[in-house]
Amino acid sequence: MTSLSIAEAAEQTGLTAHTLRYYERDGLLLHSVERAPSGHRRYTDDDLRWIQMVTRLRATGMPIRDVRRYAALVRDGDGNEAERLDLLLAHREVVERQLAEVSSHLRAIDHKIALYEHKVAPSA
Amino acid sequence: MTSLSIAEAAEQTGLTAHTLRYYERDGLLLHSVERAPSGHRRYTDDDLRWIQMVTRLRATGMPIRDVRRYAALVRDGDGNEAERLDLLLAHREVVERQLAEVSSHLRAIDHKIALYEHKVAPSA
DNA sequence: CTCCGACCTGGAGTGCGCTCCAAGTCAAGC
DNA sequence: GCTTGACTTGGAGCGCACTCCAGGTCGGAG
Repeated sequence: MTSLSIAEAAEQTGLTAHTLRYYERDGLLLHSVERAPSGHRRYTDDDLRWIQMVTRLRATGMPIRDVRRYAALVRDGDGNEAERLDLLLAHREVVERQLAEVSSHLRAIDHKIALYEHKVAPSA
Repeated sequence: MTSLSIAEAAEQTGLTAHTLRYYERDGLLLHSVERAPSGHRRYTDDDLRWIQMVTRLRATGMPIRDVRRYAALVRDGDGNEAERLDLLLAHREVVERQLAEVSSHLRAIDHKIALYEHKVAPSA
């Protein structure tokens, strides 16, 4: 069980140290990160795994507030799995609708690109 | 050639009247929208078509500042097609990378969902 | 003993993209 | 002539998600 400084955790997760502190303050983590005797944070593998999940949720556009709700559910322990599932399913819906929308807009933009390619290098 | 009030244009484009004014102020349109004698804006079909393109760029995550650059290029007229193409191609790259990233994160979330589905309704 | 660098905190600041407000104008209906 | 409602403007305000700052602590090296 390695335990990492905030700088190392930042590197591992791709977040900044600032953001790691901010997530903790804002209740996105399952609990306060452990401290070394010096007061410095020490991130465990479990911390990193959870932060990766948070990162996935954020990267797919889940608002901080919803991540916080999800974290609260997980923190509360067994018994609310159905609620967590609902939350994730609802998020999945949103993400898929958004993926479809972006893809469709991208196809339209591609069409425009094709026009410009024709214009810039005509018949060649 | 119909010409629409800002409320009608808002409905057509899915934007709010506020946003339409904001886009115009911020240089995202090709030129100032025409006015009725009363001073009220009148949107032409061309305006709506351009606004739809802006909407596509925005919906795929292009920052306002880049939309403004693109609008400026189009406004400047013929001769900079290669530059417009570059801008659109660069944007396309970004969007595709982002689509891939979101999809990949979504697959991981789906995995988590499957686990919860198993837990909530164990073996059917 | 001093310095350095990594970390700590509460709180302020930033950038983005809207979103709204107050006060005013205009045309139409009563 | 008065009211109503859709619009106008410049500028302020907001929500989000960080991002940074000032001032302080701590442990180790020289």
